Amino acid sequence: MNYTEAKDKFIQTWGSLGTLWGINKAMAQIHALLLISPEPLSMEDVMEELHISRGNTSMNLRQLIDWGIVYKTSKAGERKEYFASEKDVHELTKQIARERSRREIQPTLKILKEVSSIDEDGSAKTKELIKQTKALHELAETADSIMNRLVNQESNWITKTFMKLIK
Amino acid sequence: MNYTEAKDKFIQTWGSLGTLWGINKAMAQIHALLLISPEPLSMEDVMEELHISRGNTSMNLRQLIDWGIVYKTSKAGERKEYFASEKDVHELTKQIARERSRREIQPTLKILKEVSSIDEDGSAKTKELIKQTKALHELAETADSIMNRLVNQESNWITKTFMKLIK
DNA sequence: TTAAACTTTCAAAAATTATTGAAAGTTTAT
DNA sequence: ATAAACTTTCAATAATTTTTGAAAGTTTAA
Repeated sequence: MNYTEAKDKFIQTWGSLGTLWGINKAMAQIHALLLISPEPLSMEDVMEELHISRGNTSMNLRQLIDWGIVYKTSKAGERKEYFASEKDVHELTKQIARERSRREIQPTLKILKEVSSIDEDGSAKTKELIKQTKALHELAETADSIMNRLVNQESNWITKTFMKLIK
Repeated sequence: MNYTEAKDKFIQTWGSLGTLWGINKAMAQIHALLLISPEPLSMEDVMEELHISRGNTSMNLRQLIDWGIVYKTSKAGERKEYFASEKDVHELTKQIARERSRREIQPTLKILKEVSSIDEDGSAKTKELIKQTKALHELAETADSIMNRLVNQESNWITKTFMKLIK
């Protein structure tokens, strides 16, 4: 496998993996491309490399920036903007954890709280609803704590800590 | 909020959350419904409760069974099959971790290995590709170890262990 | 063996999501 | 102030994914 094959395979794989996790293909592929690019890329560069339109590129770059994992940079004397990915995979993990917590876990916790707080009326179905949503609430809270922990630690904490647990 | 409102809200929320994580809405909703149902439900029950077609119900129940989080049961003297969810949220977590590891992490690891093993040719782009895919490989391996750990421990390990980390 | 009760399959339709591209918007240099 | 260089927006279109429903398949009882 040569460089080009490897690069394409990586971008392709990252794209499908993204899809599997609810991230659109273009967004995942742009991210993959920036992650392995030694230099920041312009919008033109991204469009050419991935064969996607200007509009698509613009929107997905924006989303990546919103997620806090891609940055805008500019080259001295150039008008265009250049884009670079966060390169440290631990930083990346932290940032994604932070965002998923904020966007998904927090709102879910709120709803699980509401649902599990309905009045107990003695019926089996109400009991079960309360019991299960409480259990999920507890689980989600634990997951959230872990994520917040990750977010507030230095990069290598993740690996170090888990390695201790694993061996 | 009464029982019916709470139930609908929970099913609705679980459905959207599923969508966000690449799980189709019907599948997530069927799972939610079974999770809070004190009794196993027939296909008819599920169809009526969620207003989805027979075909859709059948296919998604099958997928849930493939994921190992829903079981078929039968009632004595009855022809129909009944379906029940795994109720223990820790078991559920373990089973989902097991499947995601098998279906997603393992294949990704394999490709990251291949890609990161291309010949170093001294160019900056090859260097970066190798460096970043190696880093991702290491990260994915760590994630996989954690998941395997989860899978092989008793239900409460998750909470207990993480609680120690968190406080 | 037949038929009723039930489940699965799958091609077609519907719904959703992603993508395009051109017009509108913005920024910067002169 | 103008225009070139560049980016963003968004309505239209395309692609993908989900859902339907009826036919085919299966199982069980008699």
